[in-house]
Amino acid sequence: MSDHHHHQPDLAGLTRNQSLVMNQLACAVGPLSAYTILDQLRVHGLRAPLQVYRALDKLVEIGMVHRLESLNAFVACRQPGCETNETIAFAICDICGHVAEISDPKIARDLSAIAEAAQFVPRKTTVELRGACRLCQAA
Amino acid sequence: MSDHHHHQPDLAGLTRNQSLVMNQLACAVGPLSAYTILDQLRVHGLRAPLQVYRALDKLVEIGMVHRLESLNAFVACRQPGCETNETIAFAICDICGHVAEISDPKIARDLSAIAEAAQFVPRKTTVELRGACRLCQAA
DNA sequence: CATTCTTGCGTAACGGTATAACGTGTGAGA
DNA sequence: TCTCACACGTTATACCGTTACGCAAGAATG
Repeated sequence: MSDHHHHQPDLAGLTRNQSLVMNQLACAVGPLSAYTILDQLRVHGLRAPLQVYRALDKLVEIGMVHRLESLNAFVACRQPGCETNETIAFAICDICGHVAEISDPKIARDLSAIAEAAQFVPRKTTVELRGACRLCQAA
Repeated sequence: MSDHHHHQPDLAGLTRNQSLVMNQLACAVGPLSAYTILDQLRVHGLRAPLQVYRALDKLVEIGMVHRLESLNAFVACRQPGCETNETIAFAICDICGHVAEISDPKIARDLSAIAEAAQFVPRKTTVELRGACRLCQAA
């Protein structure tokens, strides 16, 4: 086995690079930057940022990964059927780095209403809370 | 006049660099990146990114400027008493670049409720809609 | 089979975004 | 006078992301 010239789509049709990146994100406890992922995957042969960015683009597109705009970093999606959830909010702890994924229909509804009132057609929505998580408030 | 060695806080206690940056943002039709601002202010003697970033930090802190996380850019605040408005949403047109500033108490309330439910203490909240504005939908 | 299209890959070079680590100057207040 | 806080200026560097190439493999088609 391990014919390293052939694609090995171990996860639902992902290419080699895509599954390498996906694995790093899935195993990580928090968000990772593209360059951190690159460094972790050098041992697997990745050399250039573009290899990571292309994989990330695809993973974000199919909903397996989220981009955190306020962090310039990426997290694996933790929700079961994430593709279906349109709007997701993130609670990002600035102290421990923990990220909670929150899917609340009320937010989605309100944002849709606001957009409609302004006759604005949203393509992508970003909702990120930066602050202190429950466990870090003791400090 | 024009003693260029002294601070000239022409706007409510702003320093020279801060008011230079503020003026660029106030005159711009859309968001500006820090480096765009720097280029525009070279004629006024600014040379290094840090001069702009420090001014931006302060202006954001006092609520005269907003940072658009999904764009890595900055806009002047268009609301009258912006400091008081905790949560502001932005509708950013990906076609014409127009940015609408939306202050809706419902969103603010929902986000607060969500945070409280998760025992999360928010410090800063980002809500950005990317899409097509009313005028650009014709295309 | 030959052709074309599409998709992913690999590399090099580059451009855009942001901060670290110095040191200087000035005004407020002990 | 002596700090202390704050803004400033400079250099260098780190971090984030894309452009522009060309190659390879599989699917679709004639």
